[in-house]
Amino acid sequence: LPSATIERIEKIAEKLGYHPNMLARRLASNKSFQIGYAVPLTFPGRGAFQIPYFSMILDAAVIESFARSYNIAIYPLGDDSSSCADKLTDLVKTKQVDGLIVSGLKRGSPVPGFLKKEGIPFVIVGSLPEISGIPCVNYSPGKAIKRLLAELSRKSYRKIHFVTGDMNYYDAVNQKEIFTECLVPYNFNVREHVGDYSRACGYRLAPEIVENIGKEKECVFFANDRMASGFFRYCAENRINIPGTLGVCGCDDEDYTKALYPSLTTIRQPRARMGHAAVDVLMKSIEKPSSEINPVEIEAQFILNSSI
Amino acid sequence: LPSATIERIEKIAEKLGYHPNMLARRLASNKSFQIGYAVPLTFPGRGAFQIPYFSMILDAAVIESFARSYNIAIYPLGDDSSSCADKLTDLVKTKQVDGLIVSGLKRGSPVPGFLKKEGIPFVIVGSLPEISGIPCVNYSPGKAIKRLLAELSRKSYRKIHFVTGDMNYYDAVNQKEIFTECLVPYNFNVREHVGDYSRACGYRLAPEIVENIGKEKECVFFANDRMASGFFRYCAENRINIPGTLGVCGCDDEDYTKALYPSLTTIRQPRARMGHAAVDVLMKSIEKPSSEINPVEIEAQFILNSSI
DNA sequence: TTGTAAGCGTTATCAT
DNA sequence: ATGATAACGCTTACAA
Repeated sequence: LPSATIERIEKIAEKLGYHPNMLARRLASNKSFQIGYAVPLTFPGRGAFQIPYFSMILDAAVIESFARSYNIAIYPLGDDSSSCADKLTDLVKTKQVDGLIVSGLKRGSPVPGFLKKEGIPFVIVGSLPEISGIPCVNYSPGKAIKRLLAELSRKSYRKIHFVTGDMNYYDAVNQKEIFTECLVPYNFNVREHVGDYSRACGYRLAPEIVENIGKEKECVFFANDRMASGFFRYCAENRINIPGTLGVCGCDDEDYTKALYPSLTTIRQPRARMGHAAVDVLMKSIEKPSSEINPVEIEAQFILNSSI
Repeated sequence: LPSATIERIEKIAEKLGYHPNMLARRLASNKSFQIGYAVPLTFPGRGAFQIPYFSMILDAAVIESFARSYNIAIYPLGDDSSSCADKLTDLVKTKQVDGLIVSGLKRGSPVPGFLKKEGIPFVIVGSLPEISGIPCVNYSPGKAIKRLLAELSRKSYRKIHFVTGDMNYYDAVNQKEIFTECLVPYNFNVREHVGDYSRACGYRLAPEIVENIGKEKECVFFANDRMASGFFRYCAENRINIPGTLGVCGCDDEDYTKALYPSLTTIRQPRARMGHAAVDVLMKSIEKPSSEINPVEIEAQFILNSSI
């Protein structure tokens, strides 16, 4: 249309106080122009967005979807089961959302398979389902872990305590596998501890690790910064010197670790980029529902600070 | 309707694979059944939900609105000006949302007055506009500050450094006023520092405070835990003993301070309750648009730990 | 370029 | 209790 006409129409619309009715527009075009962000409510006493992982991805996803004229609506999920898959499916079938970003799934969750079978546009963030052909966005810590190990070797560390994450989650398993692979060229003395991502866990494991320090130079590599922060707390209470007595490395690069001393060496999870990528992938499956989409992997970054 | 009929209908619906079309339902009933949560994007390099204040209120608001069959959609706002007020008004006029939760406003913002004038259902969280008759939800730290001062007095503190928040915000001003009132019965030696809520600020102010410690027993009261955590960092770096050398009290009760040593004495901001209350208030103005709504104030709680 | 009409899938109303 | 019909305000298609 000629821009003169457009302008004239806008003038009149303004004068008449006209506002388009989005509800009617949505019904007519059979699209909600909304994306659903499904988050788990499984952390007792702690809302999903108090976990920086979910809130940072949300932040990025909100910005990215606004740039594409979509809104983001939040859908809390009670548990990660087939009833949850039903609820998610309904959100699309009842036209409340055009597609879903699903995060916080446990390994072996029935959700991705179900959604795919039902032809729902969706993208999984932070979990790589066993089934193939599922659109998903993950991060790969491989390069960062290699750099960490090189640094530990250079600094003559000999023993590494590896505290895993909650093995119910893909990230924890993936991280462990990659860590194990990366160890091959070295001959570190490795001791594994099963963790659960909680601060209390880092605190609880601390005495055993600290009391058994031998002659070898030792380092603790935590699956996330949160556990590392619990360990820091124990060390502060007991006047244990980091990295003098032993080194510590975390994972995630959480903001709050900037309050800790010494500065925590860590692996930065590219959450903002994951959020942007999730919307990007989802948009593709909304626009071309049948197309196969390749999993997206975003490289993590090694952040060398003074705790090793 | 008789439950037998309902059941029969549900059976048939199931068999036919029927899913109600919410877009049509919304158009017909002229309601979106959505609440907009407006958050500022004014913190450079940091999404709104990386700030625990916004994310905790979101968590609670999501749960509360789900209980009332409403969804929450996120609307990021560039700045807190009249253009922002226009955008918010449009969200309701175009029927994208039935009402708005507006947070992160600065003092003297034109937004509340404008929304009221336009008859938009809304609720302000964390700011008390100068105009009266604005529905809003705030917290009041009065009782908690009284308990803090009583405790400081009991422990023979004589001097208090008060580091304010960013005075562009209502909370910071209100906190300062209440603090000043609460001081009256005591004769503490008070020194005020203008802060800005940032961790860097707590760190930056530390040397001056620490180097000038006199004979009197001193305490620093920070307007938020974030600044206090920067101060802790400085003290850890410089081996300054808390509370031996000086006491520290924060405000907010942020989760991450549990990683700090010693445990931070603080004032717990009732964010979850604020989020629930915000939805409650908003629902009332959606259902009865003309009704005057009283401002809601929720009492904060003094959390005594070992940093004083 | 402008105008007219059908259709989206509900809700609401009014008859039966 | 059930059925028929208008209305919601847009999009799309086709006609003038």
